[in-house]
Amino acid sequence: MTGIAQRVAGFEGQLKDAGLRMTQQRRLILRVLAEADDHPDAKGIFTRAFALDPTLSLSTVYRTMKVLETQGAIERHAFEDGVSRYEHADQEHHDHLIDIESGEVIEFSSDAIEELQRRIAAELGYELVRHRLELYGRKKRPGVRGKKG
Amino acid sequence: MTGIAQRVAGFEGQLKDAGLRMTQQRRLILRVLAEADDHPDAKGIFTRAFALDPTLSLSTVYRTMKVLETQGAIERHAFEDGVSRYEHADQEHHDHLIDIESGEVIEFSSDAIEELQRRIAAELGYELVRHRLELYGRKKRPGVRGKKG
DNA sequence: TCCTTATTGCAAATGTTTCGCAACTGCATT
DNA sequence: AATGCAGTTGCGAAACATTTGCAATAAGGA
Repeated sequence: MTGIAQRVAGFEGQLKDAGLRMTQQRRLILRVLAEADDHPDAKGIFTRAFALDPTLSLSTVYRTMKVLETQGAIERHAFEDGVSRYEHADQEHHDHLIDIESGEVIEFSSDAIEELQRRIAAELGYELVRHRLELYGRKKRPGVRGKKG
Repeated sequence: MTGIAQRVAGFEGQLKDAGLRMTQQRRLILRVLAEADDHPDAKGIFTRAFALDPTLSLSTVYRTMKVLETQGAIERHAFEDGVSRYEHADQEHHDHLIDIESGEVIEFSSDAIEELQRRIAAELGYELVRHRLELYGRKKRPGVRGKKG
């Protein structure tokens, strides 16, 4: 029910409209991205794709990510570790919570926080264009309640 | 009223307590940082400091920033452009709004947003350790009201 | 099938930050 | 004031992630 094939086909049309070509490499990278449910970096994408087609190069991954980002097909994030991580952009906006122990990335969204940000920007005389919000936290142990032990 | 000299002296004691030394270079960099009211990157700090002492090296700036960060004397941020930017940490916590046209960085703080973040993390089963919040916005023209023209 | 041109792989170049190492310098102690 | 041990520095080279020049290749419309 993931619709990977459709998604890839969708991108194909999108690329065509922009005068770009749907190459084997792009198809491959698109497939890897569609199958990913995490936030891989360029090397991670390369590794996965390379396993399916060892003629692929890392440069092409970078170039493709740039094209896809321009097309709005993916989103790029840079968390604390500094490297660019990617995710497909077919879901609604969300922010990220990063488990500082495992590195796991959890997605969340909050209308309240979006609204609050907009208001804060407005109070400073700005129109909010975009934002970056990352929460870094530690998993609470199940038995522990709010305060004290 | 800035108290740069006192601040530098304060760091001196702090360093001493950690078994570190107050060198000419550190004094210089500290002074540059204290005088900065923006968020310079390593090269920017180096440039300003180099003007006062051309024997300083960029490596030393990087090393010093690491020491100071460990000591909690400064904070490091990485905005969208990827490079590390620094600011002295003698003020209370705040987040940043970046003017996407001028690159200017405006500081702000909001208890409401802090609290909201804590609550969101808690709802996901996490204890919030730290966060990164950057707003990217465009300056509103003075005459424009809330909605429409 | 042919042609134009976008795209690729490769290696070299970037830009930022780190590191090895020998020379140097705080600074606590004589 | 002189001494000695470590912490520090400057320099160049290395480590990284990412970008780019270029000649070869391959989409995909004619």
